[in-house]
Amino acid sequence: MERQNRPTSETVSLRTGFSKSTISRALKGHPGISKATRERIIAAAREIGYAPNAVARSLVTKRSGVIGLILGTTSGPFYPEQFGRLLGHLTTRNLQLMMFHVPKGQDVADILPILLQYQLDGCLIAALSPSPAAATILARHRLPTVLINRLPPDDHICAVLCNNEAGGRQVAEYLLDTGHRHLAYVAGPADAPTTRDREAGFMAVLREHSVPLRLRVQGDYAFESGLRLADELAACVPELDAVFAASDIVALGVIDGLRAHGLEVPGDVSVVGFDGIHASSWPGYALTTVTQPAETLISRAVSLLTERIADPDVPPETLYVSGRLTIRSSTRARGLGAGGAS
Amino acid sequence: MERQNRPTSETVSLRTGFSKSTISRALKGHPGISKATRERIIAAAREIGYAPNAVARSLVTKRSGVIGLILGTTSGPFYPEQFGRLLGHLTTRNLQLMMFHVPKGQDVADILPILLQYQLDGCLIAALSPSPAAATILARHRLPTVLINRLPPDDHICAVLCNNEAGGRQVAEYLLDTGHRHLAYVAGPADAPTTRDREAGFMAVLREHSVPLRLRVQGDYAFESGLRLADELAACVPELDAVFAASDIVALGVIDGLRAHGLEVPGDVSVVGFDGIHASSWPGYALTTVTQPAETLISRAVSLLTERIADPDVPPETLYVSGRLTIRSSTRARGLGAGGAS
DNA sequence: CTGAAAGCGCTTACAG
DNA sequence: CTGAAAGCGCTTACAG
Repeated sequence: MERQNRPTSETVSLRTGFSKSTISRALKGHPGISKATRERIIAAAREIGYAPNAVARSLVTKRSGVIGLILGTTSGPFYPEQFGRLLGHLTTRNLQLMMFHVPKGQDVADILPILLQYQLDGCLIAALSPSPAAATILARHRLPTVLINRLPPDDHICAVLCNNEAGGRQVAEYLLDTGHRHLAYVAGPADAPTTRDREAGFMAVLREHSVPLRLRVQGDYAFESGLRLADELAACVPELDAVFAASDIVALGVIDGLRAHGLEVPGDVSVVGFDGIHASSWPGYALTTVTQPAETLISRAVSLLTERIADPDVPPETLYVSGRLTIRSSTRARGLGAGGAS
Repeated sequence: MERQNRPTSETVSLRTGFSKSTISRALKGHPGISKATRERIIAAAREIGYAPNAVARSLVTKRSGVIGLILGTTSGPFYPEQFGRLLGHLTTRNLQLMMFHVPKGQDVADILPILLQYQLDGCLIAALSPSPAAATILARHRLPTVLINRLPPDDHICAVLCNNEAGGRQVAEYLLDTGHRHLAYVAGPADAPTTRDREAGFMAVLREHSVPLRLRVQGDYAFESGLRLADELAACVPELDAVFAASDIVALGVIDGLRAHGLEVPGDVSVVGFDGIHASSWPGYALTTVTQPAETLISRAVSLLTERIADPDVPPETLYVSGRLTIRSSTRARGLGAGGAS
């Protein structure tokens, strides 16, 4: 039962009498091999449980068939919820996934020395902006790279982004349309461009309608942060009728925090999030949110990557895909008329 | 800026005048190398950005430094919430993680032909029971393997499990102690041993106290499943005072479903879950649950694995770690006295 | 259609 | 303390 050494192409060669070259060609469906030979070899390989050693293959082909996923820490549930989908897209293309974490406070460049040893075919970066230095290293090693939800630091790198600014605009327009006039924004971590873009879109619409922002508070990507911030928000409620949080997970915390103060959502205040995580649809929250087009985001990212793996000279692209405003019952119309908004 | 070929040990050799052997030894801190030589080589390596090719190294050492994580589909949020922690433990040990998904209805054995090509040092299997056939293949290839939360199909494989049965017992004892007498169990997928063990412990205590189970319904690992099942549960509520669901995610769905029927949790019914996912602590649910000792589960799994990677002859172990009953406000005491329980 | 040979980039006995 | 050589298990021109 316990075999000491795994079979190699040599083993199959000895067993069938064909050379290692022929074994290799037969097994990968190379055209110039006779049907009889091919079948004989495939049968023998199956019998002894032979499969080519991917490490040896990578060394000669200089293709590992593995792509790296570089993830920032503590990004909330949105990215983890996409793992299965990502793995599915990669599997379809016979690609494997290797995971890398960038600890808080560190840069992509810090883990690159390790990552680069593994001769990956490409990499995906999510929830994290690589520094220009990291981008330079990536480019020098000609490693095809696609950012998810970040703008590339230089023009060697691809990106697929949810249109965060447009999403922020949609939220503002919707809130104004439904009669909200006293708005607060709960920002994400200061260094996250996503939250900045969402805010920029949101604020632009407020300015266009000459509606001032009543309150701006700063959170991160944790439920607890929303919970805490709700104290500040609750204190302003008489003069506040809607809160827009930069991410769903924080918005959910805000809702629970507001309720702890005896306030009703949406009775007293409307709350809107951004992302479309699973929990946003739970009846306990029924969060109105901008749903990121996760399927498109992931499938486009994989396509951009595989195109550049196939041909490194395909020029980099940056793709924007639009989020969709999903109206649930954490928001409700205020006042009588729409009062000036669009 | 664009370098055609990555530097190899040959490059460093040419630059420093030392042989590839010496380069290799110097860079990995081999003892018998003079200080001057070592420093010279390290400096040169840094200058040209040389790092050894892990693929070539793996081929000769027969150690890839990569472990595989095999995950079942649709297992709820518990495992995804542990990714960061797992990656942390592996990074500490200079190990990388490659991810594999087993599609619904398929067995571990189906993805093994692909996984085995990558010459992994070991693998972790979570949310999934490998078939005996899969275990046999793993053993034949002498691939150190640790199951998380599943009993091994044979005695070649290690496992770390939360003591699910003890957890189920704790829930039953707590519910009886607090005066509940009319209980329902919401099972997980029929093929998940975790739900069976939780149920076994729960039922054993009910039997010991001669308390019959009023209702048993069958769910899976999705929030929506709890939501739907709540219809059935709500219909029995006059005669039901507590519901134990096999997983938190389903318990949360049950709570929202019950509330949709105008029932109060815990006012009309208590609800208990199992797992200790993040959302169980959200004030909107404040779910009483058995918290799995995630940190211990993961760190022990990694230790068992690395021990067997270091020495394949260390005999397999199965470790149980206990969950902790976390009492929150989705449950409350019923009636007057404890009424016979304990 | 098939094989012998070279080579991918390392590591590691074996010598010295 | 250092180097020359062999070899890990493949693939791929190059021949025939």
